[in-house]
Amino acid sequence: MTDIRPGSVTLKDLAAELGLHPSTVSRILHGESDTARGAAAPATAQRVRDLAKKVGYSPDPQAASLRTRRTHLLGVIVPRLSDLVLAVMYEGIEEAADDANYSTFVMNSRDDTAMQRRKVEVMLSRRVDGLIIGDAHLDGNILDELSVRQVPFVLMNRAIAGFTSATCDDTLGGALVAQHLWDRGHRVVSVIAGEKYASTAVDRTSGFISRFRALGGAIPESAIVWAPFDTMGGRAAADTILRNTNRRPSAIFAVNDFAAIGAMGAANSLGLLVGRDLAIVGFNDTSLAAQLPIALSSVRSPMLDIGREAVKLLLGVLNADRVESVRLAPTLCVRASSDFERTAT
Amino acid sequence: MTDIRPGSVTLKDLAAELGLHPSTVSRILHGESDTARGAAAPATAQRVRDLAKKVGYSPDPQAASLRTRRTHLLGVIVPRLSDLVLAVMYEGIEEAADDANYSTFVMNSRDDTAMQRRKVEVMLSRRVDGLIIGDAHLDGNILDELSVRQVPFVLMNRAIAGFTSATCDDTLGGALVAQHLWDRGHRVVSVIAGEKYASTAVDRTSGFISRFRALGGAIPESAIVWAPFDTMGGRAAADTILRNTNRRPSAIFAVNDFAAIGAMGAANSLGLLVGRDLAIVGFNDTSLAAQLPIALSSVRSPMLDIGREAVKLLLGVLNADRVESVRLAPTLCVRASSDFERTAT
DNA sequence: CTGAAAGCGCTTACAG
DNA sequence: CTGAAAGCGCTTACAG
Repeated sequence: MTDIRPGSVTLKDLAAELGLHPSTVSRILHGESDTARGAAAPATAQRVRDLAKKVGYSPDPQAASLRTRRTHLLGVIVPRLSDLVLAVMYEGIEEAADDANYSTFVMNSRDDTAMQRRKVEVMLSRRVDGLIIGDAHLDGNILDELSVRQVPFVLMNRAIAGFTSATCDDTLGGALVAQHLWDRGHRVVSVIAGEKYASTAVDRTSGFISRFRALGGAIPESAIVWAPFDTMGGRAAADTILRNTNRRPSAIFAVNDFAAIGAMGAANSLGLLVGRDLAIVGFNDTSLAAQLPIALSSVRSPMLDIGREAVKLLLGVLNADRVESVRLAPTLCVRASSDFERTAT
Repeated sequence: MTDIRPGSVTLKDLAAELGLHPSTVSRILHGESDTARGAAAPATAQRVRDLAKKVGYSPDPQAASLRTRRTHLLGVIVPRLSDLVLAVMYEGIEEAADDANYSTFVMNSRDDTAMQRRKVEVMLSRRVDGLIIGDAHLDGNILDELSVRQVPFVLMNRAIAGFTSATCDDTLGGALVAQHLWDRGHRVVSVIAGEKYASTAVDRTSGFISRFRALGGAIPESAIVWAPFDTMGGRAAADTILRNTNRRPSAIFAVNDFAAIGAMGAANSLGLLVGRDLAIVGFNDTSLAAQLPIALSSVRSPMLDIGREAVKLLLGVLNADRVESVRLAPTLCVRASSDFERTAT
């Protein structure tokens, strides 16, 4: 740490001190590949760098960007940072952006269309170089507009056909759960499917259903309940599912850990012991899952890596590289909430 | 939403289009209090504003800040955004900052001293106008340095004597819990106290102890266990507490909901039924508390407001106002985990 | 009420 | 290898 406030010394100051022209100093300090590009005499370069270090010179990014037309600023839009999943992805973003010398703004859209548009405009008015969109809706017309406006962006967390994204392989995740429950003897299962506008919800659900059916199981439409991605949503959905006396499932797959926790609460209230009377599996393996009174089985998705990959992709786009979507593979963590054999009734 | 990319039209473009000088256009578009300051003829002003709107003019903030020496950027440093408490506070910050036309950077320091310094430097090199520090340590020498360097900042969440902060009245929060447990008949209690370097942990704990003693209770030093603010920390601490056969408490106060959840897990593993054999109370009333299988009693702190207040304070500091720390009052939410009378053994 | 000039701190062709 | 000039898009005294 230097003991002065960044900005107190400018390129001009350095140049004056050294008897050089500011442009020379700029060239040296800017020099990407040191000796390369014959930017300056090694001796001069050394003097400049030494002084810069000594006085704690820190270039003014606004001034630089005014010339370069690049702000090295990235905008990140998420449904809500208070969703642990997005918070962790953002940690990955922060890390990767920091490494690449980019800074990030992050804003919550609450999955509200008007808010999404507003936040995008705020980001653009700040002149971010590009956007990471973590709240894409499947009917995402806003994305088409962004494309038309030539705004560089990539998707994270949720995928939409036709756009570059960094996501978990949600279809596979759902399939892993179906296989697990099937193997443990469950034949009557239900799904707390999440929000219909999110690819995560849709893909996890369809991955689950496909595999379960492929194994010979049956899942009626009525066994799929769409609900908000939170504890209350999960609780309400589970309540609906468990109160239906015509079809009492022995297992529930919730596409999100928080919904799963809500479902555990509902089961509990109805006198069902999760892990014996009812199996519950969540998704994302958030830090809470393993620590719950009844440990929750969950599909572990590489959230940090998804954030990091999103940054890589966006930097690729900014660099005019050809980039391709990445889908990271999840793994299933079986815990007490589903670690038992379903015995025939 | 306009259909062009911000930055495509400049002040000069507007001026040319209207046959005015850029400085005139600037004065009009900048005019804080419209008619005030006699900035321009009403008719001209109208023409300018109409055109600006029509073409979707958006001023370049980097250019403006280069002149004004104000970036309208705020830096926020938190231990980790994946801590729900900080994530919610940040939502409050985002809201208030947005309303005041400021944008915010947020970075995670993981409560690591070296990281805190690094993040501060990154923020300053970006030329933020001020800092909101959500991860202050009680031995906070870094804050003194910032003061010396004349960096405008305020604290949030954690308070340190001598610095302006927006926090919950943690002492009161702890006292509320002590009163509640005492009223329900608990005489042997323990505290999962959190991290010693955080004022939140220290104040909640001391508030609890003071009140409990004032009521006539006794709490030995050994009944206070310092532990990380997360589920695993709480679990380990509760395990230590509950395995001590010399002193088996009938109630545990965890200064943080996540630690409380961990404690519930530990109790559960030891065959204790929380809400009957053992009372547990957490802190912050995060969204999970009410939804747990056994609903968790918790002290509700106004997290959103704390974030908003922090922004207000910082803007005050930037405005050279005299500002005073705010401590917002918490309330206790009693739920199943502690809603029972302790019967004498 | 409006214009013209200067300058914020950089970067980048262009000379030499 | 280094210098001099121009300019990024704004704002702000200063004139008139």
